[in-house]
Amino acid sequence: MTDNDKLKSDINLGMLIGQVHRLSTKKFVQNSHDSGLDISMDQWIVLGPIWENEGLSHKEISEYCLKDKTSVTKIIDTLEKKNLVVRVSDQLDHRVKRVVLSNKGKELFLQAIPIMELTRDQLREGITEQDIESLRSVLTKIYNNLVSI
Amino acid sequence: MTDNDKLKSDINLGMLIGQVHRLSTKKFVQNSHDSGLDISMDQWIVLGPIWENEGLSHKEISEYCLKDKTSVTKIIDTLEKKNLVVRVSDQLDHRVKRVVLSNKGKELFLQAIPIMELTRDQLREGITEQDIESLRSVLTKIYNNLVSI
DNA sequence: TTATATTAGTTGAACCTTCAACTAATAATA
DNA sequence: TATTATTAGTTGAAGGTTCAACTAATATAA
Repeated sequence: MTDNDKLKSDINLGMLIGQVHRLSTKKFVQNSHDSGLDISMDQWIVLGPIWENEGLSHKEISEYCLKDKTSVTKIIDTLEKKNLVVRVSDQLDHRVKRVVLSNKGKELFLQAIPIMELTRDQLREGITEQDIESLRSVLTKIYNNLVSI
Repeated sequence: MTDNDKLKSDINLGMLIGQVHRLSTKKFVQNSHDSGLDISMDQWIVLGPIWENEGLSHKEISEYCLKDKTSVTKIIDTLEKKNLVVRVSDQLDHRVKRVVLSNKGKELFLQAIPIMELTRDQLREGITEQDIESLRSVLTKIYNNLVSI
């Protein structure tokens, strides 16, 4: 393999990760839309930990979701505009905002679960559990390289 | 593994792909910036095929980069604003715009190659070629699932 | 040839991401 | 206690993505 080929194949790998990321979020949104739900992939990702643990702070959500604090602020802005969550100031530490699901938010989350499962099945069609574990393992290695630098 | 655990691990895999994608583009931009270059990951990705094949149309760039035509339009807008490329109308088919690198664009591309290589090495530290091939293979399977539906 | 369909690219709106700069509040230290 | 540093979250700007609607040009078919 020449240097040029190596470069191209790295670029292709980068593009592949990007494209898989874009296409899977797109697929989730399409599936949601087809079921009459109005929710984006990132909104779903942020709702998840709040569902699991009512009253998480932005910072905690950030850590669970592997998202930047600015992104979390803006996604929660959107969720609040859609009346899916409410921000509540922490009584002890007034810097902290805790996020709570509304009934509408809970309802939407429950409705979105089968959409997530459908999307997963579409993504994984013909792919073994072993392949998925290998994918997870290599991505985790890359992730660790990237956060530790 | 309960259904709930399964759901969580799928979400985590999705988040992992997203995070690896975000962190690697971030790393590339940081490395560029540290070398005094002003180029984003997506601009680099679009410049690539133009470098390889001067005068590609938007549609062709779209296909090479696995990017949506709207994204290509906007990235080329940015590249043109930075005087890195020029749009030229096709003489035969007046719908088609062909994109050509300026001297400044060529220079930047050459300077960015070692940045790309550095970023690749940082990403891959401690990861075998076999792991990378396995990553590429599973991602390609998922990609095919997503485009074929 | 005329009407219709398709294709290439653009635009604007809404959303997400990053950065840098900012506010407000708490923690640490002199 | 007063000063300083750190932390949590927000804001605004610039870029990228998707969608839907659009223009302009080419291709197809009646």
